[in-house]
Amino acid sequence: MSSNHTYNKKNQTLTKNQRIVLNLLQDSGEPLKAYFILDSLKKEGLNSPLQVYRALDKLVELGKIHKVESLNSFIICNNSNCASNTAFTICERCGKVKEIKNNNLTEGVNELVRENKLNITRYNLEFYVVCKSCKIN
Amino acid sequence: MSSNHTYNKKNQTLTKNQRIVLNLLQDSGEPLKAYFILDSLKKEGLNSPLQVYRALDKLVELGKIHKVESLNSFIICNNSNCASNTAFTICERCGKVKEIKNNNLTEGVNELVRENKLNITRYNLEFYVVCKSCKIN
DNA sequence: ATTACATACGTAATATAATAACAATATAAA
DNA sequence: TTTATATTGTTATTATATTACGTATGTAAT
Repeated sequence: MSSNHTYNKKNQTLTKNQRIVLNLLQDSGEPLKAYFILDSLKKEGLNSPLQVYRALDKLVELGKIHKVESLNSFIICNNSNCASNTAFTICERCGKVKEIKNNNLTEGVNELVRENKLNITRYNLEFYVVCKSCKIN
Repeated sequence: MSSNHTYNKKNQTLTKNQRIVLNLLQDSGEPLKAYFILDSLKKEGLNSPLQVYRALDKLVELGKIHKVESLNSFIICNNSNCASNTAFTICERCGKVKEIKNNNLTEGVNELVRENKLNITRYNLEFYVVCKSCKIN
């Protein structure tokens, strides 16, 4: 697909460190902590925290990943149009994090922002939930 | 230790450490960091980070203060009915934080949550803005 | 009063998160 | 090619947060 092609092309401009960090987050799909990333990528040549943080900073800046503030963790962005606005659900029991793609919700938030004349540059929304599988058990 | 000073009535059930931490946050009105709180209260007998974090944890639990996640800071709650739901504006330039009291916004968020059938237990919303005084300058 | 329990305390040590400083190297643009 | 910009690797340091361990205190049940 063309989105794949675009995606690959975008990744080509990344440096080695940025790429291996992004790949790890991509493969995981879960929020990962910086020092876990460091440990996981020692084999690939990452030796120091700073190397990880620099890569993470850049990837956040590019909008390829997000920081989940209340978890001090980083997660792959799987939302094509979120810019730097983020909205997550975080399960209070199992810790599972999902990026909210629900257009209804995000559009609603945008509307609230407009209505209230808040001079917003970006936002970070964290909704704590009990996820379906946790609710059953 | 029954000879204590006179304290706010609603603070009476708090322990000494909890009370002095709350008072500091109350007087400040700004978000404060744990280690700043520690430094500020050395005179009052706080010696270790853990004493601060324990007090902070309890105060958060009681809903008397909030953690501003993306700032690693704590701020007095000046909203009578927010429970553990929080919404802040954070100025990107000067760092000033305000708790959003706007009922229109919070009610709107609650409605969005209901509409989208999100099984939410609580939420933390951080809106980054450029505040009025920063916008002028 | 004694026991059991929960909560809070104090201190020390450790873990995790993030930044500073500096020299070297690659990359892109003029 | 020269210049400017971004990135790298490394070491050291600072900032933020938790764990471990033992003690004390208040409360409720026995």
